[in-house]
Amino acid sequence: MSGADAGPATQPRATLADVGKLAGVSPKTVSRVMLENGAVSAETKERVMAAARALRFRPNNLARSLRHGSVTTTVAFVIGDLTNPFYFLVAAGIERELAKHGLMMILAATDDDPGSEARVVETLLKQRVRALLMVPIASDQSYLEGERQLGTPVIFIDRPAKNLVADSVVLQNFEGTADAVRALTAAGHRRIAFICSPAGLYTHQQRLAGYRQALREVGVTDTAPWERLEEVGGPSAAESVESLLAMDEPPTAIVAGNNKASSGVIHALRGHPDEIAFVGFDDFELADAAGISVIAYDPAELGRRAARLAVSRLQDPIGPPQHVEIPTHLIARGSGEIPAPSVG
Amino acid sequence: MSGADAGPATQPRATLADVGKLAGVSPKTVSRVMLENGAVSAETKERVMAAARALRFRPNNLARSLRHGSVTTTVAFVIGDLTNPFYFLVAAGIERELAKHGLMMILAATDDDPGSEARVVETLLKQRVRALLMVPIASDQSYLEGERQLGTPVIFIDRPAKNLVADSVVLQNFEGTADAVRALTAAGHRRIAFICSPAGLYTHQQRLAGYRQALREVGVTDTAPWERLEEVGGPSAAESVESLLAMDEPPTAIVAGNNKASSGVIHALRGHPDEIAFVGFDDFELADAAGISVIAYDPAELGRRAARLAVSRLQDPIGPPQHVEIPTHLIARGSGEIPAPSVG
DNA sequence: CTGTTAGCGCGTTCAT
DNA sequence: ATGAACGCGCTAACAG
Repeated sequence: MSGADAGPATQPRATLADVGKLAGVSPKTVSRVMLENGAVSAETKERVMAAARALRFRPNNLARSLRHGSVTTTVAFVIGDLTNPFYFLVAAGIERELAKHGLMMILAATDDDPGSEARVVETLLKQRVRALLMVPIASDQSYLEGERQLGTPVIFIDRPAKNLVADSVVLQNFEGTADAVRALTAAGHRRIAFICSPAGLYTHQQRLAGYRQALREVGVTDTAPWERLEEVGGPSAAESVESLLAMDEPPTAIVAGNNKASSGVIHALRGHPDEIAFVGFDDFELADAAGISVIAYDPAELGRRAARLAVSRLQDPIGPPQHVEIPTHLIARGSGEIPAPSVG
Repeated sequence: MSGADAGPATQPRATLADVGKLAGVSPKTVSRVMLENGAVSAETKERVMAAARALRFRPNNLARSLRHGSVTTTVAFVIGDLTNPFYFLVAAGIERELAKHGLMMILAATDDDPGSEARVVETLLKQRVRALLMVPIASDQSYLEGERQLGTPVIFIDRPAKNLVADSVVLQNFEGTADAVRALTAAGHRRIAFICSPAGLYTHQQRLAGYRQALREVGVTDTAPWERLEEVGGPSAAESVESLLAMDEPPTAIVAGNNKASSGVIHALRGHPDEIAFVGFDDFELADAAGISVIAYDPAELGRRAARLAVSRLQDPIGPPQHVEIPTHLIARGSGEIPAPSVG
């Protein structure tokens, strides 16, 4: 009854020594064949290869890494919310860039819990990841100073580190919303609302600031009535829209500060087609078909640049911290080009 | 000039021995403190902890794993196209499920290149990943038989393995399209088109078969004229729609076989609102707002079940291969409920 | 309660 | 061209 479905019989894994024994050579010779470095006669090489195949030998990278000073080929990407399509496109960019350099990506999530960040990072560092790419969520990253001094590149993505001098790759958040609002004011809008998550996060602060700045440029200084910075979890963004529309002087345009807010606003505006101008932050699938104007950028580029930065740090760790900014740009698709109603 | 921006000074990492020396104990005692297993007096424990902190000691998991027979805590997920949001949601499900068991996910991409699959897998196995979860792309996975016998759980996701007896977690593809088509035939449709990628992949074969079956149930046996199985890369799906609409008797309904095809069809149908019924495969953000009916399922569940299967195999490797099916269900949002025009 | 010995699988150093 | 010895960092198995 030696069936294919009999389940695996935990047989031991072959080692260099096993292969050497079978081929009648020393382990070291097998090592030379595997690494293709030392000089080995063609004949013994062939014999070793045959033995390795017969034993299904597979070099143990753990041992190899340990021997090499625990230098691995894995890079960690620490992310808050895996289900956010934005981060996943970032991850795709990282993965592809790392692959070019023979590095693999290990993905870890903090579930947007600030308290778990350090714990997750600690676990990764014990695995001796070669570099650390992360979207920070905790309010302090100074705990990474020691690791940085040990030579591990640490790159922050989407948001800069707090209390730590480190490389970062972020978006042109300020310019993004500022440009969007400028386009709206140019079309005659003045009562422009901004819906976003609470401004605790760096990105949201920057986007809010850009919004305010652009309105200030046309003389609108009191933007508070138009700002909705509650926690947006789908329905609440819709509620924000309703409360805005119920105002005595409702806004004629709305800008969303992130993709979740956009989603909520789009739902809420279904009942009011072509009345309110709308621009979202973050592009999404079929936004073109839906005619939704957005502040867009290349999420994968965020990941690529971060990965590239990590790789360059590995080759040359010295140098001042670098701060890369990924450009954002307004894509006009209709919803953002609805003109302000003429004052009557 | 010992500045914070002077770059990392590659100082050596502290080891158990270093900590022991500083604390005046043997390495083994330090090990005991770290693992919290052996019995250590509270006093020496405190001294060791202090020394570890001072030296910024971090246990080396590589060495630990090696010592433990190269048993790691990382599980690999091999994926074709990282930029497909579907797979990312699967990855999210995997990550969360693995985290419950103290396992990390390492993500590798084959870029949908069948030739690179074995190479990528080989690299992962050298890292001694604890288990292998994969969306197969190559036409043969028999090369994994050896590893399976070595006790590494191998779980196939979305598509079953070829030439290998192994666990799998797939969707109810057949039932998905069959249900969608049945709903359409119930609404009077008979000329129903099916747009998908080439039927080479298991999923597409199944979905095509479900489509044909449901039409056969109402007496439509010659579905060939309505099948468009070209490579769909956005524009070409749109072209397929155009060619369908240009027929003498154009279809009154269209079913898409995957998310990319859906996207193309939706774009192409913008010029023909409310004329053609449409149902897509795979749900997507804002499909509800757009009123698009889809055959939906929980992508994360695909990942969760696969991860759970892997974990259970780790605990008990014995047993026949398991094949899990994740249910699909039709979500009616409007586009799929457009009735067939009355014959006149 | 603590230390010593030994070895996980591999590759570098030095011989032969 | 090949082999022997040693050690990477850690932890079972034994002492004591």
